[in-house]
Amino acid sequence: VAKRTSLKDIARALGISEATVSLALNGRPVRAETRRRVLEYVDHVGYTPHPLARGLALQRSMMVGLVCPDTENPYFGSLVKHVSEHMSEHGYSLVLSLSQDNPQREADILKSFVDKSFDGAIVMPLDVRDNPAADFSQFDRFGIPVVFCTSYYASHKATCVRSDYYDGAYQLTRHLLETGHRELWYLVTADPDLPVASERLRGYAQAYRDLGVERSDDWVIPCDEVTSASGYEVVSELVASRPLPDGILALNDYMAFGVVRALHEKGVRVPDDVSVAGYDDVFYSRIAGTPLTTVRQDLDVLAQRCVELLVAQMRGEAPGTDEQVIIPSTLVVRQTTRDRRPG
Amino acid sequence: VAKRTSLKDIARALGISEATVSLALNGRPVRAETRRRVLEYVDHVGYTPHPLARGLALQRSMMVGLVCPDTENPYFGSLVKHVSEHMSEHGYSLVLSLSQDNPQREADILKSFVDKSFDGAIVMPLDVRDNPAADFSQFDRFGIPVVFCTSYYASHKATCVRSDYYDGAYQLTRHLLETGHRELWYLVTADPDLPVASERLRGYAQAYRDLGVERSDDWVIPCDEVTSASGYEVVSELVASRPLPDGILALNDYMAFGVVRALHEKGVRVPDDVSVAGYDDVFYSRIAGTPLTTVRQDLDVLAQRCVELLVAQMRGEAPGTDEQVIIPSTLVVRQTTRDRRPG
DNA sequence: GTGAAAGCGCTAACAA
DNA sequence: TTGTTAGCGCTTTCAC
Repeated sequence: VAKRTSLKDIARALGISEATVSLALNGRPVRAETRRRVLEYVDHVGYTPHPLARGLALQRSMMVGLVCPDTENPYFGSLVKHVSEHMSEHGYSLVLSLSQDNPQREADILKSFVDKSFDGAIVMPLDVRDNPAADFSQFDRFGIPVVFCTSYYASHKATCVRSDYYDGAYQLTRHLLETGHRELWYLVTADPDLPVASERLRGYAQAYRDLGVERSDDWVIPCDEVTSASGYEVVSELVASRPLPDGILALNDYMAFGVVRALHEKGVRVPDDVSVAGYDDVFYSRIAGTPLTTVRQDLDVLAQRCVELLVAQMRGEAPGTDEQVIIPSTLVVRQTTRDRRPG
Repeated sequence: VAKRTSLKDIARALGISEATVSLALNGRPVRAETRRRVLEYVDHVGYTPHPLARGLALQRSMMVGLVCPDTENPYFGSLVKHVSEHMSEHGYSLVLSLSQDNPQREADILKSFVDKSFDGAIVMPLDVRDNPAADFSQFDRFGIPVVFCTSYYASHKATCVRSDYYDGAYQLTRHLLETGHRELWYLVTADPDLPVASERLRGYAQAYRDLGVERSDDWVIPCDEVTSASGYEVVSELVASRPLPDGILALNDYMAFGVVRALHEKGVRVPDDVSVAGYDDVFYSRIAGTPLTTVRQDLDVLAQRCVELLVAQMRGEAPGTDEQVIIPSTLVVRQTTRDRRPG
């Protein structure tokens, strides 16, 4: 268990002062010969500055916190991957903490990030309208920049990067209407006013309007949970009590898988009898038994923009705004939907 | 952008010395009245010690690094979740960094963890026999404890926690043999000597032996990659050139999904014509079109043991050993396999 | 029981 | 250009 070499060691070995070594290492003006000797020695002994000491002196830890609901969910798993990649490109360490569908935990984690003096934080908010437990004023008070990823809380003015849920749902709905679908159910959150749902519903409704197709509010189905199990249950019941629609849209791919399964069990064929579509294009959608029609979010550029915006704020190059950065979504037509036009 | 309150602020406000405040906060002997005043004030202003300063003084950062191949893969996503949970229970921050199937990156990340003086590290090794780029001696030299999770490198003597691949494959194979299967293909890594493959193959072979069923080495199929696409391609080709086996086993669930898909496209019914089984029991296996027969790894206890062992080492309560901790696996029979006994 | 002082390893302001 | 000094915020001897 050796001790790491410190500036002092280097200074002593080279017969110069710590300050000079520091200057040389940080590319500040020193005699060329001095720099050469320092770099050579540093390379020789494999010295790296102690980040804690550096952070303390510079008041900057080079660490950013990430609050994520759950990496077990491949949607977030993918998002975390991209955030991690882009963050390390900028030289920051990523500290991961999971909110686990618990607003109180989300708030606690956020507070702990402030307490730990991280340089910034990225938050992937839970599906709640606002998190009353989260005291965002803390962030302002100590000046730690925050960027919201995928969604945001109305109570807090911070940058938000998310994909274009409105347009994604619009493209999907329009495509289905144009291929002869008429009655499309939309499985959404219990509270349809949540951003994740409301934006999609806006796109959905707009497509109906643009194409002059009639629509009923009964087709919007609030579900207690946005899970595969929930999609399964809700559709199992619905199919027993209502006539079949032309298609069923789900808030995300997982829910759609549950829907497909429910239909399958009831002897309803997908897409022959009913079309099904999801949202997100998680990896599994491609390789599913019947590959899923869905809307792809470009998680890589989403993460990239998040990181860029946060880094700019941390560097003081840009102020924190409540700007919404919207990333385009793209329709991916696979095999759970089919053309329903007569003839 | 206010400044955080420091010990000095508290000391001044209370008219006592910094040292006393520190002692009071750390539960060291101080007058009861003093402690009360300190705690009250601290609570009042919401003070938290600066972790960088604390870390510097204590030579202990309370951060551990996690090297993970890829959180986009739900197997690792799930593992990361559990590691994160257990780590935070012990008060440590988790710094995540992805090796992305690149041994050089894995090595670089490892080195950076040492350079950053993290208190310890958990490594989920890539599927390579050994990582020549990773200089594990660094860890010993600076005394940062490492625990391997799911697999290990023979070159380095460190604790390893993994599930019982041998027994999992044994249970699975035995179950299939007992239900009338005879010819079972096993899709494995290009190098069947990797721990991930060799352990499973041992269990597979042992089951044949125990039940006195004949087996051919031709049934072990090395594949360049362990992915869904690879499973799909390999089986697509094999089915065209060989008679159908009774069942096909894959190294993990993703590969198995690819196998199912390939069979499906060739008009081979699962499980009617051929049984298929995976390994891991990733979330999707439950809700797949035809729910997958697989072997479940208990990732929660796996992660828990990893964390416990690492924490013990970081606290100096336990020495680093090269002990292998093996977590039991359990067979999960679903619908991609069926009883093939005659009659 | 409490305070003064030194130290963790680094950077920055100011002299020399 | 380089060295000296002070300071980041905390812990910890060691006297008092």
